[in-house]
Amino acid sequence: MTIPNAVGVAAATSQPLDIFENRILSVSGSGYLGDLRVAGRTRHFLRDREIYSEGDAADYVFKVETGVVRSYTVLRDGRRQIDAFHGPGGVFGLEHGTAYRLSAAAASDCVLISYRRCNLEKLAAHNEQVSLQLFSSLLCSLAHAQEHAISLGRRSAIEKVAIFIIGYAKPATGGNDILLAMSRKDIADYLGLTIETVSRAFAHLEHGAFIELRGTRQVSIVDMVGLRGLCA
Amino acid sequence: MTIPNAVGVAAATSQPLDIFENRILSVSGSGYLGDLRVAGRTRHFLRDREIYSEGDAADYVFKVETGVVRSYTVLRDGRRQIDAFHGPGGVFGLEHGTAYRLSAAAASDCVLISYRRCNLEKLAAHNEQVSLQLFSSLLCSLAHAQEHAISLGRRSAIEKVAIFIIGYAKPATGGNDILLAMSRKDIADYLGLTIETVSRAFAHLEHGAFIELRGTRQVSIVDMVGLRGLCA
DNA sequence: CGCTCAATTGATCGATTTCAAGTCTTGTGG
DNA sequence: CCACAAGACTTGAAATCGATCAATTGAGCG
Repeated sequence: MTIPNAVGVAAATSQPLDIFENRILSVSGSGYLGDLRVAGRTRHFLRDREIYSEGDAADYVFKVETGVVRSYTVLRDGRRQIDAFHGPGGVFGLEHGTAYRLSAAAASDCVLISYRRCNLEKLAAHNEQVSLQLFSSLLCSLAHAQEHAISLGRRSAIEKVAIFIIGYAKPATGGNDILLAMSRKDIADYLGLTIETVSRAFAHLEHGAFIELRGTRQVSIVDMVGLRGLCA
Repeated sequence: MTIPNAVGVAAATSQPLDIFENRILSVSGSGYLGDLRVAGRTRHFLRDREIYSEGDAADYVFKVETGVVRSYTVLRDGRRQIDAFHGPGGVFGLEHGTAYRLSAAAASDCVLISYRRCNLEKLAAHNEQVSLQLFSSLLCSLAHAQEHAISLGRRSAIEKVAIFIIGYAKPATGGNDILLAMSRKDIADYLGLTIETVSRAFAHLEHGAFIELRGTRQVSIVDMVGLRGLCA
């Protein structure tokens, strides 16, 4: 077994990762993916629909086809922390125990493929490719979670939002024009802030001529270099 | 391949994880570990000695024999975030790219075993046990990083310190008497706080009769139930 | 067109940081 | 073994950043 370099993800030296946690199983082609498609079942979820809940039996692993999913935890008193957003190609729901440790819900309308965990295990046993993909997926998720912890622990509100925008722009196709798939509340809970603070940070970045807000969910990056400069 | 349940780690439902990230490769016995021992080299590090630095070629994977190691990142302006402490049995340095994404240093004097990554890869290719151990190690690291992100994003200073103490007590042998291996600065940088705030939180927990401070690094838990009650 | 919910904006409040002493530990050399 | 110095930790006061409370604006939808 070879411990893989990131598959389909730039192995660049640290710095703002995709906000989308991983996008391992390439969307096109055949091979192991063909196998996976055989094993999987396509399912549709409307926005805010719960996919699974913390503590549920972790019998399925999911891959995002379209839309965005959030993985999150809710504390006893209602505080919520989103661990990751999963965009197209992202894999989530792979657990180390028999139960999900986090909850997952659709952040936007989305299409997912669900794989029975036991099928995936069988597949991985016979197919080196699949096991490498899972390994790679985990390494990416780990890198993301660690990078996220750095932001949560040591960055200011403005830095958090700036890095979020940069991370969002990276995978987006449309150059520096971004269409956010999630609400301010989701962004706030991802960055460990309140919606008001997120809103003010957006406004601040606009006043500083780093971005332009064309609509609530449409952001254009005007000064990418400056934006990067904001993040320590 | 079977996606393993945690090996040597309770698969209990969420809640305060060990602060020590993983402790996968059991210390005793033979089998795969025997193999690993053949491949590995024992090395000693004094407190604060750097083990590797962000960006270095990630040619080695390490296992802790004794002592505690910190994995951390330093931002441009000096802010530091510790991602994890690794105690005896903990594995660290496994990367998804060719370079380390984090730095690692000895938080206390410690003894490590270093494995050449390429040897480990060869070993894993031939030995299902080893590949499962690595998989399990990654899943534990991921669970830890996500749990850590929740604390960093959504818990108050007192909750952070309380959960730190609980997590520290769990693996410790001496029941409710804890001997901290790391400085206040290390704790602060792990929890995303300042040393002053950590100090005040300790004092607050002592005044509330949850803990007793016998020395700077000696803590006795007086009221574990109450301590847990503090953490949402 | 009006309703409802999301987002913005303003004012105040509070937790944590920052700044500043002061105390306690630890290690070292006499 | 003690005295001293350097560093670690604690404690207090002031400042700051983000949260909370409150009101307004804006967008999506029946």
